[in-house]
Amino acid sequence: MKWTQFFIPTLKEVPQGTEAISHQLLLRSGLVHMLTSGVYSYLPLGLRVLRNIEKIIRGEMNKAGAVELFLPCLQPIDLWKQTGRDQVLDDVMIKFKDGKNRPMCLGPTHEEVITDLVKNFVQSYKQLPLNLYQIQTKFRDELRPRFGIVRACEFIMKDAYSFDKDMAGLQRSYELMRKAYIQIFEELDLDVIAISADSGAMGGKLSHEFMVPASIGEDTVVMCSDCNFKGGKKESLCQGVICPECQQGTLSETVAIELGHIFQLQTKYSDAQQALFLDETGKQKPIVMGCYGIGVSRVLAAIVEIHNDEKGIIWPEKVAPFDIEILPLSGKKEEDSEIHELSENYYKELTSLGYEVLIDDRNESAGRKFNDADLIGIPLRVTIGRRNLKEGKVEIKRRRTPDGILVDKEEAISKISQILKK
RNA sequence: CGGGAAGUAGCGCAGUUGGCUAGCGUGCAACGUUCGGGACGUUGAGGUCGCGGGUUCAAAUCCCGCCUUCCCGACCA
Repeated sequence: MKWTQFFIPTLKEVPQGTEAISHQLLLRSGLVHMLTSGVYSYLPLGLRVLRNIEKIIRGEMNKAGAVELFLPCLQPIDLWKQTGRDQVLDDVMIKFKDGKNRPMCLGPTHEEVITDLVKNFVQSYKQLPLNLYQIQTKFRDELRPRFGIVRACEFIMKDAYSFDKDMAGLQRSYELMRKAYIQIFEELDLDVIAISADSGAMGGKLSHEFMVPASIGEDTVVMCSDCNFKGGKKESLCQGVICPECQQGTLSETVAIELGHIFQLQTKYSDAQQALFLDETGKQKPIVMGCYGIGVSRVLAAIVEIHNDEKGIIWPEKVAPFDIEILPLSGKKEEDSEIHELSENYYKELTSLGYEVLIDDRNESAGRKFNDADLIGIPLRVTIGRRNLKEGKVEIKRRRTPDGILVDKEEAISKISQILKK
């Protein structure tokens, strides 16, 4: 991809009215743009990262036996009356009437919709267990949107719903999801803490929250000064207390961002909506449900919040919008045909090897290209400039290390594939 | 919804004891010179000073009302 054909509106200065690092960097690197409070556009670079995050999530969900579908966000309020959540979620629902004067809402979540769907087609224990998921936009009329896309009114969520014939089945489905979540966050390079929590408006019994410690956040977790222990803040686990794990260190509190939440709903929704099936003995029973959410767009913010330095974002390789950025440093095309040819050749070769490559082909000064490259944080940078090319060399530099290395121009490709294994 | 801060060119800001044609930086356009860490010169385009009302000979500036954004809290997944 050529920079001049793409759309990367970077900002030199910190936008007014922003405090969270991720909020600033997401805006400055041209990943997102605010339309109004809590409502954001995802620009091409940001969308690429979102797609990569989704790819990791889909991979693990599919592996765990979940099946993807896509539910409507336009929903009739009547459906919500079946569970009484038209009242419970009244404050967060974005409601309006359609052209036929029917009360509607933009879905803040999808338990009612999925339960309504499943009850139409599942009548027998033979059709269970079932796990359905989607990656979809959710709408919540937040009283106070915060930290850019960390808490937004319109955001992307992966939500999965499991359907089992009994509690033992739910335990198995729940455990599969819990393990899948741990795997997902590991792949996303996020050091999450899974803690059991209240299930709040979702209902049901057991739930786990997946939190990542960060410099901003709306939750608090505790960490041990000596060992690896981390946990949720409770009456018995708070600042200054001796670590229950190693009995050596003391606990300190830190804020954290909630990235995922899984719930054992049991029969709350199937009872209310009459989602019933016949068991082996011909007895009618409510389907036992669980639900499993990950804030996909919030994950994007969390990654930026954690992986950055004073110059910009440092993408983990798996989610980076591109693998490699090529920086031809040049002026007039006639004088620097070698630089341009070499850049083009590298681009073709690396692309054919399966890498996603961005060339900064703008006619800009070296300083500006370097600074933008640091800001958008592509993992590997290849700099092709007259200075080093005179010696037959090009520079290869990882974003996360301070210094680059000089390699012979003929060896660059093999060196790169050594560093970035595909 | 309670408390605090802010709104002047695309972006970042100055100007606010009322007073000249509203300024600076950056970005943008054109030309020339540059070309390894946000280059330089010349010229130029770009503004309902958040919105509405009031006071005044005169309002970005003073008064009243409202809107928007951010931060803390409450609330929530």
